[in-house]
Amino acid sequence: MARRKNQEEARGALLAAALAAVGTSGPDGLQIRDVARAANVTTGTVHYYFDDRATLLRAVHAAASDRFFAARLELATSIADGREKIEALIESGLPSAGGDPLVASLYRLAAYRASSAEHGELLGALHDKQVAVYAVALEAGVAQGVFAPIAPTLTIARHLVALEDAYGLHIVGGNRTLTRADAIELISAYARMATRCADIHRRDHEGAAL
Amino acid sequence: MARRKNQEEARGALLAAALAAVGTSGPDGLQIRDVARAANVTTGTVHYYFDDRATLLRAVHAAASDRFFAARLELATSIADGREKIEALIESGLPSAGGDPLVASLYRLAAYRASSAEHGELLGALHDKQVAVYAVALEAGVAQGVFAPIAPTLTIARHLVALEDAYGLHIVGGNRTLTRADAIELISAYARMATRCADIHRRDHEGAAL
Amino acid sequence: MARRKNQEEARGALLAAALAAVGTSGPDGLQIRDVARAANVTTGTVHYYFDDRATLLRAVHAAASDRFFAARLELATSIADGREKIEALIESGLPSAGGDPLVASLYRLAAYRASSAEHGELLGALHDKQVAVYAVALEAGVAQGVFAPIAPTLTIARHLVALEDAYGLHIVGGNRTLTRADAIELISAYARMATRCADIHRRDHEGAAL
Amino acid sequence: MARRKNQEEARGALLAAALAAVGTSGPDGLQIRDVARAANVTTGTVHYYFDDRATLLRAVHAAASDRFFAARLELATSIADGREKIEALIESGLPSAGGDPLVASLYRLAAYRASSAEHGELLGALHDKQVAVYAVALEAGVAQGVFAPIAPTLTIARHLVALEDAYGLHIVGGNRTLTRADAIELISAYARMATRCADIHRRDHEGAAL
DNA sequence: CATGAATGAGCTTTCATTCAT
DNA sequence: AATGAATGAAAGCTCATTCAT
Repeated sequence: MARRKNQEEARGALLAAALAAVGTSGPDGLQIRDVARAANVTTGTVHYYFDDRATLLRAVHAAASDRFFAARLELATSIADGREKIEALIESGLPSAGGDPLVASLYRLAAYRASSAEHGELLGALHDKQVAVYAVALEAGVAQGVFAPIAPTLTIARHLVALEDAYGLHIVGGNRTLTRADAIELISAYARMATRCADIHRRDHEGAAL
Repeated sequence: MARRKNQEEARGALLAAALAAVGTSGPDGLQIRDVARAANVTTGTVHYYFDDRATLLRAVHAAASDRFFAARLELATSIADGREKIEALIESGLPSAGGDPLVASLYRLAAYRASSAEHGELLGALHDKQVAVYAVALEAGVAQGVFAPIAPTLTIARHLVALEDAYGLHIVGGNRTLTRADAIELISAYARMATRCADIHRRDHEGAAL
Repeated sequence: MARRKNQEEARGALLAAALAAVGTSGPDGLQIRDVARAANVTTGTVHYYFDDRATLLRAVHAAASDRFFAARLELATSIADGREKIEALIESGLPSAGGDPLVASLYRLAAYRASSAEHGELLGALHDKQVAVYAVALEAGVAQGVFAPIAPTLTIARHLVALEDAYGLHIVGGNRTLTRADAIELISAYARMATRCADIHRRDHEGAAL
Repeated sequence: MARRKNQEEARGALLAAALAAVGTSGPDGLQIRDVARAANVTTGTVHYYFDDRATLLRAVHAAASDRFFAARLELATSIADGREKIEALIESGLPSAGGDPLVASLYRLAAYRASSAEHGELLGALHDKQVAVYAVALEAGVAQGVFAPIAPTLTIARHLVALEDAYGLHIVGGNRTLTRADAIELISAYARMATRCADIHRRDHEGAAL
């Protein structure tokens, strides 16, 4: 039991190190050597837990997807108000400027679909789930009478995810002309327009101009 | 003179081969060997024209940005009608499923911002220009009385570019649940909503529901 | 006592697995990991019984030699008639096309003499014993008046062993132009010629021409 | 031209080094590193000429087969007398105790048939050619009236090759109880018996007892 | 008695890069 | 202006081996 736990811990540490590496250097920059060094083990140990680089990369991708989505889902379900759900989703979907290896690694992985069917599946599945969680939030707002969507909620949900993706990529990439705050305001502006709900992110952002 | 021209041609061929390679395999997948083979020269020749791999990659990025933007600008300026401008921009900004190395390479390069300041500059500059050309098209439509924007045109222009980026990434990545036609319709739907102009891409797509 | 027995059993299972592995992949292909897997234990266990790879390989060699020779000796002594002895020896010395890890492993090991003195000893000893058992069979035939050797029986015995070795190697190697039946006939043809005894392997192979 | 020659020379030097390595350590012991060191180049250079280890090994095998057979064929055709042909073949087919990397590598390779179809082909082809050249020599002796074979010449030829193989393996393996001279005498003894020609290797080995 | 997590040396292979020609 | 032979650093991966439990 103790041993089992140690083993799981070791695997987890490796995974965390690999995730950080992907966030920093991208999937192509993932090096067994770096992961090993970061986890204070040898490359042999990395191979003991993950057969090869591709396996490790898949594991990173799967873990990142799962954790990311679980966190957002929990967030969305813990909030009742539709507007607040949307606000929370927008904020949690954008990477913070520095760090946040989880989100950063996912954005890096996003460009990786073409390389392998498996990564494509993972990416597609995550995307669909993101759309779904946004759609649920929109429906909640509609039911609560605060949203009056000017297009099908599915379309709006897709757009929200797309904007989130696009602006997130800019942030992760270090685009200095677009801050996280800008991105939040841009996406919120779209949400307000699409739901005809004027106060999404307007209670505390009153004066934010674009 | 003739020699000079030959030299330029050779450089151009190398650049084209490199651009195709980046479109196919991504910036990290760019290999001198592949470029040389595709251009029917040896690796030595590639190094004769481009000092090292990084130089070549920068040249590819710059060339792709320039050509891409020049083509879109020409397109936009050659069309008078604001609605048609927008339509043309949306279509020309999305990669076609197969081929189109120019657009594909740019999407691949987009994930590359973090790696180097130079790539970041290039990306940022291109992005700003894209936003500008969309903004011009929107203003044209406003002036022509066909658009009644529900938000600042700059915000709408940013959103259009963001959506284009996000959906383009899906297409380049081979996401099989989102076709080019879907992307065009999604972005057009946003444009209609934001400009309150019902007939953007609606003359031939009459019944398309999303 | 029971424990002792279990231990011996475990060691034997390991040895059997290693022998099969050598037969399949050759001595250089012997991997601790494979042996462990085949015996349903871990690599640690293999090392518990055999200090290192070289030790295991020596044990395999010794066991294979011993078992092989013991079997042939028993066969030869259980038969009275000189001709039948020879026939039985020829048949039992050639590997069967598929399987028979014991003989296969010995042929694989044969190429291994140069690597180590110990393997050389083992090989030499086995060879001498093989020659001896053939010589005894020949002498028996002479005593029974059925063989009239045209050369010293030791020379003939050596040739028989050599032919057996050479053709066995072909069979183990999967030479598709030489079957086990061909090899038996070729060696028997030599035996008939050398002993001037026409009916070695001729009672059931009557018409076989070569 | 000069360059071409240099390149061929380099390739040849590498091949020679690889052949020696195979002769010494066997096919499984062939290491790119060793070959590079022996040829005073880096491992990169070895890979420049031979894509990978397997390619190099195939090249070694092919070269060894060709050279070996060419040498024997030339020898056999340069001699008119059937008896002398046979004698020359026997002597040239057996490795000399020390060195002779060509023959040694072939014996090492012989155990390698199972590993790959290509090696099997090579081995089979060489074997068939060896049998053929012996058969031709036997026929020559028959035509010259010096051989009176007691079995089909093809059978005898096969036996001669088999004996050569088997004894050669002993010599290469360093079996100290069987010298090259012993092997020559043993094979000659068989040849005398099979051809009823008493003076094969008997003019200078008069008293050799076994 | 046996495990299996962890090691690390050693190998092949890849690839941008150099330089004499 | 271009070549291509040769390099060598750096990477992934394999595997026998060790040792605390």
